[in-house]
Amino acid sequence: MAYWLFKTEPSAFSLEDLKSRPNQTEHWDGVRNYQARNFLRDAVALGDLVFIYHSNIAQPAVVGIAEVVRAGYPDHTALNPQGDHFDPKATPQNPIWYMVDVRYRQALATPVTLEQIKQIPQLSDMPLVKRSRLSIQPVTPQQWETILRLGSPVP
DNA sequence: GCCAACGTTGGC
DNA sequence: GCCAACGTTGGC
Repeated sequence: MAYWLFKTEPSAFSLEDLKSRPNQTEHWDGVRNYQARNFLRDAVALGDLVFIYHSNIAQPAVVGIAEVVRAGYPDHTALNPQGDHFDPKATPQNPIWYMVDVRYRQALATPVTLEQIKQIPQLSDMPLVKRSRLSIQPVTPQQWETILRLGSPVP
């Protein structure tokens, strides 16, 4: 089983939005970057766990955990000319873009902010810290453990 | 809202 | 295939 980090702007789609969906499940659509697409298409697998990260806000942070409940399949929103994620080059035969389905698992007791993450030496290799704009990122088991611990303080 | 970093596009 | 122009992301 692998670990991932998915970025989202909470003004568009937040962890709370995921939690309130039917079955607490939603398509992770709209990824329009090839490196991120490759992860979704080829690597993100059923049962993998995902940190949900809120970006573009005052305190960007890892806020919760979701589970992959369907592996990569064509992102049909690329075919909808009325939608925000339309790509005129995508066709049913060559969908170009892919998505997965994720289900809400839990919110972290304490969100782990980017500011915190940047201060932890063993997290310095994360794409997040290297200021990559990559919206789908692999997370190592060690990084997962470290962030989980920070987000689940012992009372 | 600014702007640096990054990714994509398209002319040559 | 290079690279300048342009568009987007996302921290601040």
